[in-house]
Amino acid sequence: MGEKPTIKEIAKLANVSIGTVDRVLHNRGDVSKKTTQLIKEIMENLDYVPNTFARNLALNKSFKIAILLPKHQKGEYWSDPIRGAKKAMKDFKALGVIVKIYLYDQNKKESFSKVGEQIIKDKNEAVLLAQVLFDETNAFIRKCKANKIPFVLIGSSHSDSGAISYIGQNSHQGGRLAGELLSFGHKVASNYLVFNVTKAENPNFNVKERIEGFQEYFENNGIKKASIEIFSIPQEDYKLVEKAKAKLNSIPDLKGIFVPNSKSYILSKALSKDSNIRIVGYDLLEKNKSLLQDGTVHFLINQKPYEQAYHGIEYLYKYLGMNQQPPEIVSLPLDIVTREKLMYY
Amino acid sequence: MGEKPTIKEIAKLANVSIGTVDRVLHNRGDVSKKTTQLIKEIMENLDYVPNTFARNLALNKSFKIAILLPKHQKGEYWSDPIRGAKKAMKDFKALGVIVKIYLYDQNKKESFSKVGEQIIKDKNEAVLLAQVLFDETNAFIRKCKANKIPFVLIGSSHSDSGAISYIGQNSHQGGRLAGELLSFGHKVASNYLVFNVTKAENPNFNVKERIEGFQEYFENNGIKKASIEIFSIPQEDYKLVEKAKAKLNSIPDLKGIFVPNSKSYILSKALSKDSNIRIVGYDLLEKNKSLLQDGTVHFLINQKPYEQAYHGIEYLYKYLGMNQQPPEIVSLPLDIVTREKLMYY
DNA sequence: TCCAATACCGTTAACGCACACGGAAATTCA
DNA sequence: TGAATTTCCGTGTGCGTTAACGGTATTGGA
Repeated sequence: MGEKPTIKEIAKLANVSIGTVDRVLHNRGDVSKKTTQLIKEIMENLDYVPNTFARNLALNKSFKIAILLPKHQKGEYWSDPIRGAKKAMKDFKALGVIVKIYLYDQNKKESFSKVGEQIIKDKNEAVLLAQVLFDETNAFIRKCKANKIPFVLIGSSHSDSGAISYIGQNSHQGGRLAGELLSFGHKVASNYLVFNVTKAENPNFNVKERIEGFQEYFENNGIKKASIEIFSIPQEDYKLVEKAKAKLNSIPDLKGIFVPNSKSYILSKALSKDSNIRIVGYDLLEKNKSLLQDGTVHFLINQKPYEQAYHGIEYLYKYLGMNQQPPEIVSLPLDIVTREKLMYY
Repeated sequence: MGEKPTIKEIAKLANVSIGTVDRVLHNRGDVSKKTTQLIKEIMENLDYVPNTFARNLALNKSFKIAILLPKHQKGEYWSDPIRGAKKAMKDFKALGVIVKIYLYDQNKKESFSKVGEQIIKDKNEAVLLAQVLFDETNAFIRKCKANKIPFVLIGSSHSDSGAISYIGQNSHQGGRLAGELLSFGHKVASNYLVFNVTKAENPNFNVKERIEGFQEYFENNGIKKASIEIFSIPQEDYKLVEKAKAKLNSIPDLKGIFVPNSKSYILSKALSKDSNIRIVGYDLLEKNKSLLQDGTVHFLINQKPYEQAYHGIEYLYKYLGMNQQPPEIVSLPLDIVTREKLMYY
């Protein structure tokens, strides 16, 4: 009894051939109303579900998925999502998923466009990408939509551009968490600094939201007397370290610093050796991990780029191959990394 | 070219029939060393992966997997792995996986044996379980081995009983992490307490290791002057709260408490209202989450029981259905939960 | 030398479904 | 009434893999 009903059995019960059953199954017409009705009833009664294996084998499709990310060095941020994508590649290969990785030069916008073109040309059926170059990405997204190519955005949570899914972290909540960690155990009013190294050309929405969340945390928790200063400086500033040092020295009794992006390693250059300032940063770059290890930085918030890419591909496959609509916004949990947790990464 | 290689193509390249390729694929013998070698090389080069759909269709099997856990109330620890198992059930149903959940009464050892018998009787082909009742579990495991039923152990990392995989957390490292979190920002020598509510009948190895890791952390980090007291008391002690209160009062300037299991909510009963003691506990029970929320407890280490069960079933399926050997020991990352992270759970 | 055992290998029928093709019956039109 | 449609349905092939079955050399023993 536990056996699963097949098309053949249904055909027998309805006194028709499997072809007819197949036709009503996909309402492909050419079946009289009476038999359609009969077959549908039988399927209902037997609780028929098509065998996924047979179905996919017969369809014998393969899905070309592109992943579009910036070129990078080993140990940099983008190597993690690449790892995740490769793992997904391996895991889903047997299911007919073909993942191809396209890299562009972050500093050459025309490089992005060129690679984007290539993705369309190569007849990829879906794309996973991160919105690093804002305008260029939007242009590319428009092309995807025109070609009916579904895409997933990782690292952001703005649900406006028509992606089938946005996979990222709640930046606002990340800022709040940073506030909690920075102020943990501090009973009295203290001075905190947000150290924000910006990229002149690419304003980052996530960073903005993290800072807002950070501020909100202190407001909501009655630590109003805490003073929070925000220090923003473009990464290109050739006097960056110098200016940063000056800033640090200008704040009396500085208790903690929040680095709302991956630039903790830049801040560290401006830090005095024996500084006793508590630091919360973002992203597990190799350089940042070293800082955790030697105690300069105390907490890093991990965006889980590996998981972002992995799940992104998983969702795209399920969308293409199994007609499954993924959640529109996927908020990965904030992952707090300390020195003692470092061994896992 | 981007197309996936099939057995047929490999056969053609090796100048043999698909039967031969299949034989080396499943090392079923009856193939000369030379051709075996050749075929393996070709498969390697083409990066061949058997088509899951075709494979499962041909095998036309379904896999009955049992999951054996203690009975529990909503909000208790064991409801999480059950959730994970149910998710896996849903995800893998289309692949022919049938998961059945068996619950036993933790306090009646004969209940465990009875349910265990049932699992064997029901012809389950694999089992996922946690070693809660030590001896009884060992007995059951012996039966599994006798019946050649593969099993996965969750929540422990002792690789001795022949499970195909142990999925859990590194308890030692968890203790170290607790030490790091408890002492974070404390520059001077302080007094700490380990609050260990035990279950008389079931000594827990994980707890033991956590405490060892906790102590080690302080030793390794030159915080030797820190005094660490370990207070163990059976949960059944009817004067528990009273005794705990006395203990807390007996320690001058107590800075932090480590609860190496899920019993933070018991400790909280012995705490004075306005206590200013830092607390690190384990496990996201509803009661413990409340304590995080109201600021009584500051960090909870999450064992990820949901993920443990989910991956356990995933591994069992891959083992049964795809001949994939899972890692013998899977150490899930330690997950630090704070109030600001609570919204994710 | 002949036969049997062995080592290797090819062929083939499933598995359940999708879909193209063609064919018979019923209907319409001239 | 005969031909042309239209409606409805059955047959057959293929998807990639599994595994049983059988076949041909090759080797060894008497």
